[in-house]
Amino acid sequence: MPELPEVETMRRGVLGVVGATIANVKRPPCTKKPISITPAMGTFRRKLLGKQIIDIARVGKRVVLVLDDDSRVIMEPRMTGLVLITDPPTLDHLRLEIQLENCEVDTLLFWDRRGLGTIRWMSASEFDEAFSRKHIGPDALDIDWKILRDCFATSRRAIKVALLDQKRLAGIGNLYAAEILHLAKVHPEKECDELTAHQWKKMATAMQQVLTQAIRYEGSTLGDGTYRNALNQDGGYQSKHLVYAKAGEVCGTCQKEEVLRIVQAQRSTFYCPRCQKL
DNA sequence: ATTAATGTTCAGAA
DNA sequence: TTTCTGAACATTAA
Repeated sequence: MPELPEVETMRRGVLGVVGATIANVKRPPCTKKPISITPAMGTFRRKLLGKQIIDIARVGKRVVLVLDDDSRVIMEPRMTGLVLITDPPTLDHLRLEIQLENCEVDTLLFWDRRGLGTIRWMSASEFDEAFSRKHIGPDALDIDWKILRDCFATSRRAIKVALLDQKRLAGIGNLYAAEILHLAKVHPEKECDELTAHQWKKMATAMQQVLTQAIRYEGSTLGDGTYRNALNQDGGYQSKHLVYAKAGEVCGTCQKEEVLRIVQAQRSTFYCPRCQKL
């Protein structure tokens, strides 16, 4: 679930570690298969030890620690990862512990139930190359309708599928794609190259509105309760969802038609057939 | 007891 | 070049 609003909430939640010095780095006892940390733990640890954290950034769905030698630690939650500064949901899924000094916060944690998340250290130049426009699109929080159109207008895929392509636009995932399309009244199977300028304008407005509201509510905690903020508290935006995971329920917008679930690119898509016509 | 589904990303194939 | 498929892993529901 961690999509742009959840990852931005994590970022804001750990801003208190800016200024801290890294005193120790270790993998806590964890019965699960270890997550991917690169370079290998010994080197990773040496790269971090003694460095000061001078900023926390976000790149798409990743939290990035900026160190005082301009190198970066990229924490990628993928499906179930969390960046925390308090006690984690379980000890069994605690994947990395970064101990801090000269700071009110004494530990930065990476917790991940499924373990698909990754953590990478990169030099400044490696980071610049890995996250250049060649590999990742502009941030979804920072676009106007023309930029949005230019991200997708050449594609012949369904708009819902294309919205998940981080090379075109960074930050949107399965949940927010559904909510944004609903608010913009665009059918998820509409081909990108068939959207009108009017529809791109509505998409840009809906995207801005959904993402900023979701950040304000600190993200969406779904039924399984996996996502939490940096203090291990639930998000609140799930109560604002209009279509996501609501198949069979009456559409909250038109109050007439039932929300449908279809499968696109092996993922669930939810939409209202009355509000969102092809 | 199997099997399917779950928010994401990437390599490799079509 | 673009797009699709399957795999990485753990847990829950059917």
